[in-house]
Amino acid sequence: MQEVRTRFAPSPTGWLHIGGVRTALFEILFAHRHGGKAILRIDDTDRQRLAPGAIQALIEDLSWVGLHFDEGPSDEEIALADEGYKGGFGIGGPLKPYVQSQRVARYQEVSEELIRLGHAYRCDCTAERLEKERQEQTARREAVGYSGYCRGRNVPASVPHVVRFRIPEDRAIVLADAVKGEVRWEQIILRDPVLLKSDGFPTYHLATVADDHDMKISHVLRADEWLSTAPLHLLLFEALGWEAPVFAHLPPVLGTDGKKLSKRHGATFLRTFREAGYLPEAILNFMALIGWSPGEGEQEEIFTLEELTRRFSLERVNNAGGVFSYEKLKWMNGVYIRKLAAEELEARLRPILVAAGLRVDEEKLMRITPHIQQRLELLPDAIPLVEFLFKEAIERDWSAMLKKGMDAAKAREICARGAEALAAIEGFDAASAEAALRKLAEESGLAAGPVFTVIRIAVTGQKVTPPLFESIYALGQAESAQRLRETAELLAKEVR
RNA sequence: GGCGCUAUCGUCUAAGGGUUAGGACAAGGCCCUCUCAAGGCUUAAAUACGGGUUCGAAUCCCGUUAGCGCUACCA
Repeated sequence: MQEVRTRFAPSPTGWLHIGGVRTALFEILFAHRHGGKAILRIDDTDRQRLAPGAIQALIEDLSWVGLHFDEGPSDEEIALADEGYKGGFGIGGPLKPYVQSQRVARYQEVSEELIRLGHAYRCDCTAERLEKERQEQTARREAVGYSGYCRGRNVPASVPHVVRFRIPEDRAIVLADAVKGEVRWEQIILRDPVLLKSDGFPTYHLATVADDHDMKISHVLRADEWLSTAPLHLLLFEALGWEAPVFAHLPPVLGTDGKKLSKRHGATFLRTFREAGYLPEAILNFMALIGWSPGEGEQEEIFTLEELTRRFSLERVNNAGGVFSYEKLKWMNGVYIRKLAAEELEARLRPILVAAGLRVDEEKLMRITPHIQQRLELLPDAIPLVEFLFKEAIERDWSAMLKKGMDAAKAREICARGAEALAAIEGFDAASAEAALRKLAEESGLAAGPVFTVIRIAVTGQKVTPPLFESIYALGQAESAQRLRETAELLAKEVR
């Protein structure tokens, strides 16, 4: 059997979209499931929309999220396509180049071949003429599209022109789609589409067909929106006498309103999720479950990349589009945060806390990390939970401390005695702090809850914190006692 | 308008002719508990509509409706 080869062909027009991540994921899962190769190809044929730095950003994002391709543009190729590229993201491969702007000569050659075979022709219709045609068609309420005016005109190569594909008339065409099943077009509606633009660059249709053939792509997995142009691609393969790959059109990723996920639904760039504190593992796992499921009664939904690879199959890809749920992604991110080893979580947290302006003490952070782990959905959720550890002066939430029968005098007493109790401990740790403070609560004659609330706010300033005794241990014996003493003094003024 | 795709709880989905239509997120309740979480238990929640085929349909067929995509010298 022929080697399985898939390709992901994004346009470097901006940051990688989360929907693109799903497509890239499926390309890799499918290829690797069958021991094949996943290829990254840069589709930069639209010279208008190129964004500087986008190729590097694309590969950087892909690799951050854990998607690594087997073949793709080398450093030299990227540098050629993108000024200002500094290197370090090249992939390389034998069927180079993997950047379409570097394959233009090949597309022109294929285009010439198509003209020679009578499947394509040059067209020098002006934009105005085309516009006029369209208006007239609209007025007559006809289907809009190119009339075929230049079909028999033999436009010479010397004048500015495009090359159009000659759509055969009265042809039915059938696509055996690996996801959708058999899709039939009784007649082809497309009207002699442009293959080669007047700037000499190919349109998607020509470039993708030529490349998929040249790069020996066996399976084309792509978004649903390409389904309507699939007949064109099939016809192109046929006209060239090439064997067409297997097509699999993937269901769309939707926003809550059922339309294709876009900016107005919230974050859509992978970069944005990264900056918001999502874990790459969670993103991949979550995206795999939009439009695909393990099925067969499987009720587990947390899978590593390896597990996904082992289970993936096109038969289990859904037909219907799926809504992207930020809620469920967040939950899943929490699941992945909880799976991390404490040291690993600490390492991922540190830069975020530093960026938030905290003077992080590694030892304190390490002590508290296991206790905030089940309290995080996103990495930055840690900031409000741990900042009391790294601030010189804390603001205390007095209103939360002094309520429901707790007055300043009682609170002052608790803090003063709490400070003494903590300071007196030998072999200070969370357990000994707890023992001392529980004893204090008992002796005070008050319920433990309110007493601990006073101490919590005295030590951390906040009413919501990691577990009290672990927080006190993380802060340290001297500092905790000091904060209690300080609170007692502040409350003393209040009492007077 | 034309062509095409799609249709199970609010959302992601399972069930490939026979199940009390299952699980997960979100929501509600209970338990645990020093706050907040996490965790455990639990409740509510769906086969778009109408026709067939069949002993039997969420599942196969047809129609309707609705949504989406494409209809560019964008991909």
